[in-house]
Amino acid sequence: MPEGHTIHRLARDLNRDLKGHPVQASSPQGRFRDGARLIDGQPLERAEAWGKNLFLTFDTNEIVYVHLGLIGKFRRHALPAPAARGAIRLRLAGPEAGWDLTGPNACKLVTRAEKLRTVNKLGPDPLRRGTTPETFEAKAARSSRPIGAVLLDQATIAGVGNVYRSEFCFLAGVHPMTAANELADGTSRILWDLSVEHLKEGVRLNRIVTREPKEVGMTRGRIPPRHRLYVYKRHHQPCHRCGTPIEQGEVAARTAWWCPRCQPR
DNA sequence: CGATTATGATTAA
DNA sequence: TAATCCTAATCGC
Repeated sequence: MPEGHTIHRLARDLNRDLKGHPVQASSPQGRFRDGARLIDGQPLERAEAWGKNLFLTFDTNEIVYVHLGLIGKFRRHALPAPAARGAIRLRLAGPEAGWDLTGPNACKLVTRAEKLRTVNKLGPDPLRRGTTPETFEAKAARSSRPIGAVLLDQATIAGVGNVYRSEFCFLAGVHPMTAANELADGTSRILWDLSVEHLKEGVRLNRIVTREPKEVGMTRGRIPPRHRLYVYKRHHQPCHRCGTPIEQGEVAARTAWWCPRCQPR
């Protein structure tokens, strides 16, 4: 589940449940035992998302860095907490709810300097206020790499992942293999605006939905899974706009999907 | 019960 | 480019 919208939504939900409260911390699985012991009982100052990176800062200045990677999950539960099942790296409990972290790419204590180093490596995060498209546009204009690769590069734009990149290329009418520096004028700005709009919507819904409800023939309720996306994982299926079979290929070591008619090379 | 898969990213070769 | 890490769900036999 984890693209930038997931992490920002998580930060918001963790703040609602835990911010300003002493947090009971443990590592049922044991792999974060020392870290959990150090923060156990400390009030959470705040949870913060930068792209796909999550930081939990405690009043004692301990900072827990979490990166969910491909398979990590942070699941909420009511209290009292259910018996720990599976490989729970970190379990947190506030006054009214608890959270279990499994399968993270990273879960470790970091210093303020290490946090800054991580954050400073990132490109602009369309979900953070105060960020602007200029550095993204400038990097795109200078890069001969495929735009599908540029969109996945966290140092260029933070928070976009494999689903959004294919969807944004479709919405912008751009083939993901197009060299970023050969995009038509204004296209990189369109891609940025798409990222702002859709990641925000992703936070709101806590899932990725790039199609309009009315386009699917709905005015209310949630769009069924099969109808949420234009091209992602739709190899050989008809394009939602023109009916042409969707194609797939490798871009930056990940699978990308596109409509050969709506997104000519 | 084993193989496969996943919205990620780093390290080694 | 390939190997590696992390976990759980799903699918085929």
